[in-house]
Amino acid sequence: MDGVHVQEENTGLNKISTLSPHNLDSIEAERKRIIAQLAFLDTLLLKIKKEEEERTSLEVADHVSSHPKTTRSQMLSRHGSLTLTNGWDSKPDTNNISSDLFEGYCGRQATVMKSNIDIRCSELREFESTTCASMYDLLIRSNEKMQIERHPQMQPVVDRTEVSRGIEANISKGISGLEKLSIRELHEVYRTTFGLRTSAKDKQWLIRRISLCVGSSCRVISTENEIGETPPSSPTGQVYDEMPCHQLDNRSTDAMIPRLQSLDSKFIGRLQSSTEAIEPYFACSTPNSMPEDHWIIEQLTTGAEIQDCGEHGKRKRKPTRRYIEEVTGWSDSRELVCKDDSMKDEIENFVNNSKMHCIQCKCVGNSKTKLMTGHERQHNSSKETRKILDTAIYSSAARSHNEGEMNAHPFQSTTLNDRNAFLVERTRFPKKHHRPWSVREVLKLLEGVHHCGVGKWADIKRYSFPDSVFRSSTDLKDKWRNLVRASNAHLRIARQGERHPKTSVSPVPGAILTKVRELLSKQFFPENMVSGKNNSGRILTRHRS
DNA sequence: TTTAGGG
DNA sequence: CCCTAAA
Repeated sequence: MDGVHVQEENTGLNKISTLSPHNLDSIEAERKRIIAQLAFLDTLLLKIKKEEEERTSLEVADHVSSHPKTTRSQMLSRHGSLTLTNGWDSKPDTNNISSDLFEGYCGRQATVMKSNIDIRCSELREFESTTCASMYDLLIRSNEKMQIERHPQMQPVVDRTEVSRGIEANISKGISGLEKLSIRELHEVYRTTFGLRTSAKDKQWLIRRISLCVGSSCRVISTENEIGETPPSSPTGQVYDEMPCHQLDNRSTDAMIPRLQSLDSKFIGRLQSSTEAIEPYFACSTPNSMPEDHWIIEQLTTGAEIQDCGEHGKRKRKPTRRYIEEVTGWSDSRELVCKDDSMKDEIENFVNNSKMHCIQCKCVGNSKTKLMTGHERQHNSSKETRKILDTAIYSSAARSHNEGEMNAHPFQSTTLNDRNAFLVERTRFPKKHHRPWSVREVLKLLEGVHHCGVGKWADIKRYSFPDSVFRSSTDLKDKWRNLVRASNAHLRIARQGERHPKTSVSPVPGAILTKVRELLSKQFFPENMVSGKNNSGRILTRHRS
């Protein structure tokens, strides 16, 4: 509460009303932050209750853990609730992929889950007793003493009846509470706070973002968003839709799910049986004491990435500049001003040669304004980008008008009212956020390759990732290349009996690598495919050999 | 427009 | 993931 001196006596309320606007601002900011954290705490408390229920029900289930009637959806929902994952807990039943694989391990899963729940419950209780109480208390005081209206959209989240714990308030205590959380739990906090999922692995970054409760840079859209996820909601059912960036990708992509279900059983069967064939390798490459198949399920249910996992399946990658760029927005920009049409060539030269993208421009010829924002960039294919790059000119009159605010509103539209002066501004797009591939996605990719053939990336994109903003055909190609590399490395390891020191341990499930090799065999290449007719248009089927 | 391959 | 030559 720096800069704000709230008196603890009962005169505090009067003092507040005399504070300067600046102080009120900081109070307001503080208040918002606390409310956001409260939202998380609400969720957490709910989860604790839920998990205790799960636990008691699992005690029964444990005795009949191998009972065939334990359905996969039950297991999924239990699993989802206990791990605080960014996974599919909201829609477990629509994901029928690898269901065979799943059924076999329900028993073991139940045992593991039970112990996990025990651990999780005690962690949460501890968190609740320390951090929660202090933050609730702080909220009471900030609300009651300052008498500032709550943010309307947040209101349903803050249940005053829940706010009943009276412990000395201390913000820093709250932050240190965040420090204690795992990355996964921080993801949950992030999701609750901003209404967005994130895959960021930088703990400090997450803590900073959450504690500041700043929504200025909310381009963190997790891969999982595309998997038909319902909008994140608070425990009270209130949907967090105040973030403008929600508009980026909130249309339902449920259409994709049926495609996954169409993954033919033969394929799944092979995936399953091939698992055992290369067990020795995975005995050392999968997390300790976790059978590979179990591990796959873990990945499937948590939506975790399969690449760059080190020991114990945790990612070791250190934060990159991308996270920083995400916070700071555009990485850099250049501009060029000219006085008349004669410099048009120079402008175009500038536009075409600087290795940046234009984000705002005015076409002089037809005076058509085209405005591109960071969000549009996610949607736009490179073709549109390039079109814009060709004529990136807009009025400098508008610029001089907005001179001071240029940085504050870099995307503001301008009008062409001075035809004799032009400004060209090129700004590099921020890099895409790193989005690790989930096993689910890899399976979709494999299905696509199986269906369309190796190298038909555009087709595969249309077939397997039709609505995914984040996986372009080039991304698919890149991922496939990595899978092939992993597959080759895997073969070498198997042959030599021990892995090359330089070769990183690939945590990619062996079943997937086996499938990659199968697809690599020439029968899955386009030249060996023959086109067939189908309602859905261009469908390639395999030659029979 | 799409693919392949280097960075 | 980005960038680009080449098809």
